[in-house]
Formats: sequence, C-alpha cells, structure tokens
Amino acid sequence: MLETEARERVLTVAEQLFARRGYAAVTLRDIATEVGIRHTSLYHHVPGGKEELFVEVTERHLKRHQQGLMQAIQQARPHIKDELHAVADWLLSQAPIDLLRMTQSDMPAIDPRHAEYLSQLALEAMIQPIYVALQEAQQQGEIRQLDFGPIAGGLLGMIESFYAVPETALVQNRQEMAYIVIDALLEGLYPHT
Amino acid sequence: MLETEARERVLTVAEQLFARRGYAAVTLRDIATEVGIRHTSLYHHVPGGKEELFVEVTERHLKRHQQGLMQAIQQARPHIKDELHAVADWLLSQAPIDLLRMTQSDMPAIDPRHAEYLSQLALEAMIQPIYVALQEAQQQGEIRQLDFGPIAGGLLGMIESFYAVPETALVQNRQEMAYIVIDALLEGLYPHT
DNA sequence: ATTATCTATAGATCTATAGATAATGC
DNA sequence: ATTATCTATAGATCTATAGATAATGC
Repeated sequence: MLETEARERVLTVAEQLFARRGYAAVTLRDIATEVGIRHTSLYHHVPGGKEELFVEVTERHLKRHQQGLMQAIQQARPHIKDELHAVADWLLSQAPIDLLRMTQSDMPAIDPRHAEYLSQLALEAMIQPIYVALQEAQQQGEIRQLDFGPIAGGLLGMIESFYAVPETALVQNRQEMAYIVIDALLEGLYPHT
Repeated sequence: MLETEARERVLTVAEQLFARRGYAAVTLRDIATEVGIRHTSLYHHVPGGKEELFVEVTERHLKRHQQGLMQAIQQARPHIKDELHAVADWLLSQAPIDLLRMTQSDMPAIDPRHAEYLSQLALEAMIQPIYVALQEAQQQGEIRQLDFGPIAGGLLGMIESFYAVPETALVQNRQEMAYIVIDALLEGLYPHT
C-alpha cells in the first residue's frame, strides 16, 4: 500500500492545501475533491486520519525545504549575497511556509508530541540553513559579527511575507522584492558615508 | 444593545482568538467558553454571526494597529532608528498579526467583499505607517533612496515572525531580537569601510 | 423595559468506520 | 490477489434560530 502513485497524488494535494491554509482550514473533503475522489477514500491511503496526514505531509514539506535551502546555498557559494538570493529563489518557488501560523494555530490543534516534533523540525529545516550560511560568511570576514539567530529568522519571515501580497495586487514580482530587501539588509539603509 | 460592557468582553475575546489562530481555527464555542457564557448567547451581541464578528473585530484590530503604529512613530521622532524601535515595541505589545495567514487562509474563507475591504485596510494600517516613516527619513537624508514598499512589508513580517518562536523556547526576549534585526537592517551586514 | 443569559433544537458539515464493488497485475 | 474506489452510516461538532428565564436600570 505504501508507495503508490494514487497515494502520492493524495499527499501532494494535502501538502499544498495544509501549507497554504493551515490545519483547521482544510477539510478531508477539500483534499478529496481536489484529488477527484470521495473523502472516505482517503482513509485507504492514510488510515491514520487527518492529523497523521497533516504530520506526514508537513514533515516532508519541511524536509524538502531543508534539502532545497541547503542545496541552493551550496550552489550559490561563496558570496553571502548570492547565497541569500538563492534562498529567496528557492522559497519563492515553493508554497509559502507560515511558521507563525504553525506555532500559533496549527501546533495547538494537534497532539503535543507531534507538535513538538514538527516545531523542532521547522527550526532545523528553515532557520538553521540560513543561520549557518550567515555564520560562515562571518567567518570568512564577509559580514560583521552579529547575533544571527534573529537575523536568520527575520530574513525568512521577511521573504515569506511577500506571499501576503495577493497575486492580483503585485506591482513587481516577488523575486525582485526579495532581492531588494536582501540587498538592503546587506548594505544597510544608512548612506555609506 | 450596541455599546455595552458585556458585548465589549465578547469582542475583546473574539479579537484575541481570531488574531492568534485565524478564522477557521476559532469556533463560536471557543469564544463563548473563554467569555464564560454559552455559545448561543453570542448571537445576542453579534446577530450577524461568525463572519460578521470576525470582520468587526479584525477591522478594529487593524485600526488600533494603525493608530498605535502612527503614534509610536510620531513620539519617537526624529530618528528612523528610534521610530523603528518604537514600531517593534508597539507590535510586540499586541497579539501577532499574521498577514500571510490572513491572505492565504482567512480571506478565501469569507465573503469576497469583506475580504477585499480587510485586505485593503491591512495594507493601510500595517504597511503604510512604516512606509511613510522610511520615506520621510529618506527625505531628511538619513537613509538612502530605496524601494520602501518591500522593505516596509519585510520589516513587518520580520518582527511578527518572532512570535513563531514559542514562549518556552525564547532564549532572549522578542524586543531584543527585534532591535538586533532593525539595527542590522539600518547598518547593514557588510563591514563599514 | 431593557439587557443578558439560558435551554432546546434544526440542519449542515466533519472525521471516521464497515463493507461492497470495480480496476489492475500476476 | 492487490489496490483503489464507492455507498451507507455513526457520532461529534458547528453555526444558527426560537423562545423562555433571569438580572439590571428606570
């Protein structure tokens, strides 16, 4: 039963919907409808039900991001500017990840042990790669010595927040917006003497 | 019926819960339970039902933010650094506003006319004040000439994203974290000279 | 009289299970 | 035989309405 094509379609749809709207806002009916089957048929592929489905697809979503981020950074070396641009490119090629919603809304709705696992994974998958890239750039002497924890988290929140601008209201594309804020962060808003 | 104390308690609780968890994740029962009444009694105060309640409290939440942000900036003049610190102080004194979740999850769940109104208001209330502050600082020659749209939005997303760190996992307080990223943005990550 | 709450209830929707039916792969 | 889907159904929960009861303010 495990690795079939039909099951994969279910997981893909579930991953997209949960990532976009969150745990509570997605019903099994929504998922089934988009897959093109009855909602009861989902239980054949995911006997564990809604919560297990959410945990499974959120886990793989986060792990894919970890892979994607690390690879994007790796390939963009050695300059931090190119690395951060690559981070933005990757993030904007995927469905938005709303860590704030995950913490405030999704996690309280599920089993605490699942919540703790996913929260930990989110940190490792999303923040850590950016944190490490900044740390290494500092060791190369490319950027100043700062507290990179908040900066890595803030950078992520900054880029993902561009998904808050509805498609229709976009005056420029999100990649341009991301590059502008990344470059501003690197160069600073203050004039260079 | 309009401006009673009991109704105000309902609105306050609803505002907090909707802001934190979003439209779909909050039931009328949740609100009633926290107020300390039966959920059917809510209809006495809010005959329009769940959606109208959501629109009303989200509207006032956003308008309060607009007031709070503008006042915080006003009082912190004239330097942009103090103004942005004041913005962070204000934002971190309130329940988090997740514009990403609003766009991706809450707005699609309600009447499109309500959604359009709230989306527009969110932009004016949350982004505009920061945008204007940056614009004015640029006119004073304090900061460089840049595209402040993405920067204002990114700054907001950056600060609110600190609510994604659970209370228990905080190694420093959110205000410190916010000041670090704001100062980093102003000064830049690159070394000076 | 007005305001605030309650109980009882309707109807819709949601998650989940059981068991039948159809399609696919040896 | 295995895999994927369906129908039928249960039980819980959700939004919402109607009408009774209690508390408050003149």
